[in-house]
Parts: sequence; structure tokens; C-alpha cells
Amino acid sequence: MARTADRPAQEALLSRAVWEVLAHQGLERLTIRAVAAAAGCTTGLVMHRFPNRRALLVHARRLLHERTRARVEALEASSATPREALRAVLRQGLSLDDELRTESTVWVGFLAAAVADDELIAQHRVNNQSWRQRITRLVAAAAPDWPAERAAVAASALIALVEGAAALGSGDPAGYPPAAQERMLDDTLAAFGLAG
Amino acid sequence: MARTADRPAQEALLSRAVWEVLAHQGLERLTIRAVAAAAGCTTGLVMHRFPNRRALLVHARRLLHERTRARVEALEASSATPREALRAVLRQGLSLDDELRTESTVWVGFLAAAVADDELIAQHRVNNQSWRQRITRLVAAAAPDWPAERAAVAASALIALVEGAAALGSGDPAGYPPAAQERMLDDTLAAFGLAG
DNA sequence: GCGTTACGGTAACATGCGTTACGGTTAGGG
DNA sequence: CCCTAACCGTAACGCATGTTACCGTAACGC
Repeated sequence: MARTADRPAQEALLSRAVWEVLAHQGLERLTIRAVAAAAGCTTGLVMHRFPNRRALLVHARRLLHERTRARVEALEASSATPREALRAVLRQGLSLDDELRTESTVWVGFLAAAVADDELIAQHRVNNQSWRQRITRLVAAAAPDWPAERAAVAASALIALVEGAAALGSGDPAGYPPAAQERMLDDTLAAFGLAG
Repeated sequence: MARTADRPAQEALLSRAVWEVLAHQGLERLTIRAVAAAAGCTTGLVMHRFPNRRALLVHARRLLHERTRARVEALEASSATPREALRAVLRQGLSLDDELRTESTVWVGFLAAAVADDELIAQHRVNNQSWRQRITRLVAAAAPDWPAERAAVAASALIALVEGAAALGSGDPAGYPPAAQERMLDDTLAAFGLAG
């Protein structure tokens, strides 16, 4: 054998570098060299870990989903009531601080990149489907007497609201400050009869 | 002088070509050559009409806004009631058919491109502010007895809902078919007490 | 301790990019 | 009727990109 590198750690490092470049320099500057510079290594390491640029993007996309999934499950587990869980899980999808704003910007970037990439668009659909199932389940738990279809439509609406608010908040933080985003979410939950 | 070319018509033709490439090939393939090919001309014409690539994108972005503004004002003028106008104006922001889906995809592409372009991000904010003012005015007209702040928050929530639904619908048309998107909008309007 | 092999840095390659320069063409003004 | 200037197609330039090839280096098995 030879020296043993920590592959998962390096892949995570490079994925974080992809997010960094995507959020602060945009899709057009998302180059192997820019990623390597953001990760503090050379292009040699990048191309040694991934066969090509697309594989790097796909992995970074997958890791982004895993990260939010883990965060969401922790929030769900630590919530006292179904309605509290629903609100907490939806809330973390907004652009409330620098980290969440970066994630939303990266999410928009990946969605834009998916237009020309079959693998990214497939990942987007799979991820969004699991996201919808989760929110639908939380809505059903928060309103047990609702028919399934009503819960599903409300869940879809809440997802669209959060996704749109996050995108608008990442594109115009001053126009959509954290308090305004949370207010939009809380008012909509109240309007649907899913508050507190 | 010399032969007189129809500048506005050519600029519109090239802007439509920008939308075409952006929607079907993505930001990465949005090159001068691809735009020229989509417009059925050579790069010579493109560079003769615009000083550089950024100016072309900025103009296409501006024209997209003008286009939706004109459509929205026609819908507003032909609506019988304020609530009908509110619904019609919000509805055209969804991804209901090929044309609207293309527009949503292009909108996401421009938002992603704006990350690295000060002029595009400034345009996004100006456009979104006028969009918010319009929806806030329509909500206030649809619910005259509401305090201004309530109308403003409801307007922001409806904008986020439509923007998010359009983005999700453009990224997964099968998962968010037109009827589902309209159902989300109608249910949310009803939840806010702004229906028909 | 030594050979082997994974590791990863360096540099070259071909390609495609934005941009520029040039030149043929065409339509108006005098 | 020609002269001039706008029009725009063509082709080149310099540069940055993704990818590949190469090679020195360092750690593990024997």
C-alpha cells in the first residue's frame, strides 16, 4: 500500500469548496481551479478524487441534501409537538443567517445547473420528493383530522412558500430580512390553521 | 448614412435567443456563439448590437421584466374584481405551460447568474420591489379593511409561494403539474381569506 | 530497509470562450 | 452616380477551461 488519505474528509472538503465558490462566485466561475483554490489544494487532488467536474458537482449536491436531512431530523426529534416540529423544519429552509443564505444560494445555483445536467435534475426530483413526503407527514401529524389530500396540498404550498422565500431572501437580504421571512411563514401556518 | 437596421427588433430577437439558450442549455452553455446560433445569425451581429456579453444578458433580463409587466397589466385591466385581478396576476407567475415554464427557468438562471454580477442583482431587486408593490396594492384592494402591514405580509407570502411553485414546477413538471400549482395558489388565497 | 504503490503536485494539451480586427456589401446623401 | 458610412459576416487572437500525462514523494508490507 501507500499513504492512506481520508477520502470522505477530502470529498467533504472539496464539496464545501464547491458550495463556497457557487455561493460567492456563481456558476460561471465554478471551475476546477477555483474549487481547488477554495479548498486550499491543487487541481491534482481534485481530479484524483473525482473522475471529472460533473462527478464533483453531483457529489457536492448529494452532500448538501444529506446535510439538510441530518439537520432536519435533529430538529424533528427535539420538537415537543407535531406543530412545533413542522414549524422548526420549515423554518430551517429559509435564508435566516449567513449559513442558511449560502445554502439557499447554492440550492438556486444547482437548480440552474440542473437544466443542462440529467443527473442533477434527477437528484433534484428525488430530493424534493423525499422533502415533500416529510412535510406532508408533518402536516398530517399536525392536523390529524384532515383528509390526506388537504394535507398534501397544504404541504406543497408550504414547501413552495419556504423555497420561494429562501430564494428571494438570498437574492435580496435587505428586502427580505429574517424577521420578515419568519413572519411570512408564521402567518401562512396560521392561515392554514397549523399554528402553535 | 447607410442601411438602417431595426435595432429594437434585433435586440428583442437576440434577447429571445438568450432566453432560449438559458432555458434549454443552461447558464454554462450561454455563450455568444450559442446565442447567435439560436438567433440564426453570426456572432458579428451580436457583438455589433451589444458591446459585450454582460450587456446582452442585462438587456435580456430587462426585456423579460418588461414582458411580464405588460402581460400583468393587461390581466389586471381585464379583471372584473380586485380579487379576480389578484388571482390572475399571481397565476401568470406559475409554471403552467411551456412558455411560462421557460420563463421560470430563465428567471432562476438569471437569479443564479446575479450572484456574480452587480448589475443583474441590482436589477433583480428593483424588479422584485415593483412586483411587491403591485401585489401589495392588489391585496389591499382585495381586502380593503386590512391594516397595511397585514396586506404587505400576505403579499410577500403570496409572492414567495408563486416564485417557489414556479421554480419547483420548472424543475419537476411532472411532480408539480399545472392543476397542482393552481390548487396550491387557490388554497392559499382561500386560507388568507382572499379567494373569489 | 527496501521495493512497491497510492498519493497528489506540475505542467502540458486541445478546445472553446469573449473579444477584436478586418473587409465585403449595401443603401442613402450630395 | 459615386462616395461614404453603417452594417455584419469571417477569421483571428489571447486566454481560461477541463482533462490528461507525468513524475517526485512518502508510507506500508515484507
